[in-house]
Amino acid sequence: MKPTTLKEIAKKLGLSIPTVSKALKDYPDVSAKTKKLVLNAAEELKYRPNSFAVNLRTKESKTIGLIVPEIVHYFFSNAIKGIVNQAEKKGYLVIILQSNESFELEKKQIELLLNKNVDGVLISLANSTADYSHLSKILEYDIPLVMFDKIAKLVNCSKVIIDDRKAAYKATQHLIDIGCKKIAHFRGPLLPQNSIDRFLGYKKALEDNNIIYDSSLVFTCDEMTFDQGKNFAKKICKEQIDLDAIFISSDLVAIGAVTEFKIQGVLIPEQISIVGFSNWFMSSAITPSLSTIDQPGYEMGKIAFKRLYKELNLKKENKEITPKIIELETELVVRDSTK
Amino acid sequence: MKPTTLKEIAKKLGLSIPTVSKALKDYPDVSAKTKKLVLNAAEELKYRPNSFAVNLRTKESKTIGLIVPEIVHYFFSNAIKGIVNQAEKKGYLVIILQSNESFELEKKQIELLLNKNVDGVLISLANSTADYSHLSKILEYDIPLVMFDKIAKLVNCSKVIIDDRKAAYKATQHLIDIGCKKIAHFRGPLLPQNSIDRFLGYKKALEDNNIIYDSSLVFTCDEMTFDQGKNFAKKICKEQIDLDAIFISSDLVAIGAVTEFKIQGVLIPEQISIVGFSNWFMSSAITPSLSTIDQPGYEMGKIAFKRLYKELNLKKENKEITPKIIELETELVVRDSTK
DNA sequence: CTGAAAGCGCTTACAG
DNA sequence: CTGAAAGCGCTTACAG
Repeated sequence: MKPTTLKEIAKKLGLSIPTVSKALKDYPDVSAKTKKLVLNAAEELKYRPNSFAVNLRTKESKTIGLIVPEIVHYFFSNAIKGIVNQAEKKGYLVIILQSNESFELEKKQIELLLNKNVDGVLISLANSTADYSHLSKILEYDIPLVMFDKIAKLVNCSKVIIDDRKAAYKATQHLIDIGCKKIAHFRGPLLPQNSIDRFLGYKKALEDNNIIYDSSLVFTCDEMTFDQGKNFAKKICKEQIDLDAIFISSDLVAIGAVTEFKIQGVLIPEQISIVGFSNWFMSSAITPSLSTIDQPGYEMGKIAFKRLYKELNLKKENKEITPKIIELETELVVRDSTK
Repeated sequence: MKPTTLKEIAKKLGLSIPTVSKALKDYPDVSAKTKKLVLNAAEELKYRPNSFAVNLRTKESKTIGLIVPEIVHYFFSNAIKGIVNQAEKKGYLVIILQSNESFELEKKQIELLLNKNVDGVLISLANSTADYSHLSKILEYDIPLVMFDKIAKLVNCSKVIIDDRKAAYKATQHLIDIGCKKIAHFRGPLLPQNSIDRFLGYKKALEDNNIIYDSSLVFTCDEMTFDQGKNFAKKICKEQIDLDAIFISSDLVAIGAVTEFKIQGVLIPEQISIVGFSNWFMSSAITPSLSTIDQPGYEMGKIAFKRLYKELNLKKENKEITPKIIELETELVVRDSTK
C-alpha cells in the first residue's frame, strides 16, 4: 500500500494542495465545509504526512540522539527509560547509540547524529573520553546538548548530575558514625569525573573526622564488575589487610565483595561494614541487604530530557541558551550491611 | 554555525549544484579535477548532506524503529545492544520505544513509527497484546517487520525465537535425570507465548518420563520479579508443599526463590533442586550458583536486525519477502543448584 | 564533462 | 476563502 499524499486528496476533492494542507492543519482561513471534506478524505485515504518532507520544510525532525557508554547497566537502562518515556510525552523520538566506553566510537557516533540532523543530543560520556572537541562541535552547530551523570566539566552545556563528592562523603560519614575506623574504598577508573569525585568525598570525610587517609586502602577497579569486587575481597582476606569498613563505588562490585566475604567466612557487618553506590535493585535483595547511595537513574534521564526540551524550545524562539547545572539529591539507604 | 549546502559549494566554485552533487558522490562522468576541487571545498566548508532532503529524495531514512516491553531488563537491554551495534555497522540508526507491557501504548508507538517513516520495525510484544491489527498495518505499508522473542504466531512476518518448549523440556529433563520426582514449575503470565511454551515443555517432559502432572505444583507469576520468587518459596515452606525440584521461567524469580529458601533453611540442591531461565549474569554469581537455560539476548537482537536488514534490501530490489522463522539454539547451563 | 530541468511532498507568504 | 508561486536541499534523467 502506497502512502497517500496531499496531492491525491487535493485531486480527489478538486482542491489545491495548499488548501488541503491548511485544512488539515486547521488554519483559520479555510471554510468549515472544506475542512470537513478534507478531514474525511484524509481519514478515508489514511493520510499520514510524509515526515521527510515535513522535516525538510520545518528543519526539525522531532528526534534527539542519545549516547550512553553501556546500555546493559541498570543505571543506564533506567536513564534511557526515563529519557524515552519523557521524550515520547513531548512528541520526540530517541535514537540510541552506545559508545562501549570507547572515545573513538563516541566521536564517530556524534558524527552519525550530526549527519542525521537530530534536533538535540543527550550524552553520558565514555570513561576513556579525554578530549572534548567532538562535543564542542555539537554546540558549534547550535544543537542543544545536555550531558548527564558522566560529564565533562569543561564543556559549556547543561548538565544533570548528582553531587558525587557529597554522596560519597555521606556514605563514608555513615561508616564513621557507626564506629568504623579503618575504612577502605573501592574506586572506579581514574579518568571519569564520578570516580574522582567519589574518591574525593571519601577522602574528605576521613579528614574531617581526623582519620588518617591511607592510600593502601584504596583499590582501583578498572572495570566495575562483580568479579572485581570478589577479587579485591579475596585479596583482602588473603593478605589479611586490616580494615573494618569499605565504601564501594558501585553496588555490583559491592555485591561481588559481599559474596566473596561470605564464602571466606567474613561476617558482614560484624567484621566489615559495607556501603555501595547506586541502589541497584539487587542490593535490597541479597543477604545481608546492602546499604547504598540511591542514584536516581530514571529521574536523571527524565530531567535531562526536560532540560533538553527546554533548550530545544528556546532555540526555536531564537532565545539564548544559558547552560544550567542541575544537581539531583541523593539519599543514603541504610540496610543490613551497616547495622 | 549554519550547515553548508551544495548551493554554497557550487557558488564558491562557480559550478552547478548537480555537478557538485555528482562530484561528491564520485560519479564517473565528472572530471577528476572538478572532483578534487569539490572535495576540497566540501572539506573546508565542513559540508554535511542535509539528511532531510536526502530522505525525501531517496524515500528512506536509514532508521529503524524498535519496540520492547521493558528496557530495564537484562534480556532486553542485551537484545537492544545487539540490535543497535549491528545496525550501526550497517549504517542504520535505531529509534527505541518501550511499550511498558501495555497493548495500548504498543499500538500508539507503532503509529509514531509509521508517522516517522522508519524503514523497518523490530518488535518484541507486550504481555497484554492480544490483537494484531496494528502489526498487520505495518506489513500493509510494505514496511519490513521482524518480531523477536515475544512474538505472535499469527502475524505473517519473520521471527527470531528460541524453542521455548524444547528449552523447558531440557531443563525439566535435567531435573528428572538427577533424580527429582516431584517437580514444580513457576510459570510466567498466561498470555505470552513464551510462558505457554515453557509450561508445555515442562509438562511434556514429565509425561515422557511417566511422571504424573500435578497442576497444584504450577505457580503462575503475574510479574516476573524477585519478590514473586520469594513469595512462592515462602508459600511452599509455610504450606510444606512436597517437592524436590522447581523449574522457574526466569532467573530473577529463581534467585528470589533461592534467597528465600536459604533464609528458611531449605538446602539447595540437597532438598530442592532449581533450574532458572535466561542465564542472567547474576545466576553464576549467587551462592549456590544457579543452573539455567542460556537465552542469547545479544545474539537474538543481532540476528533480528540482520534479518530485517536483509528484508530492507530485498524491498529495495523489489524482490518478494518470504517470512522466515529463525530459531536459535539454547543451552542448559548446569551449576550448583542442581548438583 | 557540465548544467538546466524536474521533482520528492510539504509549508507559507502572498495575490486575488 | 482559495490557489499560484516559491522554496526547503537534494538527486537523477536528460540535453548539449
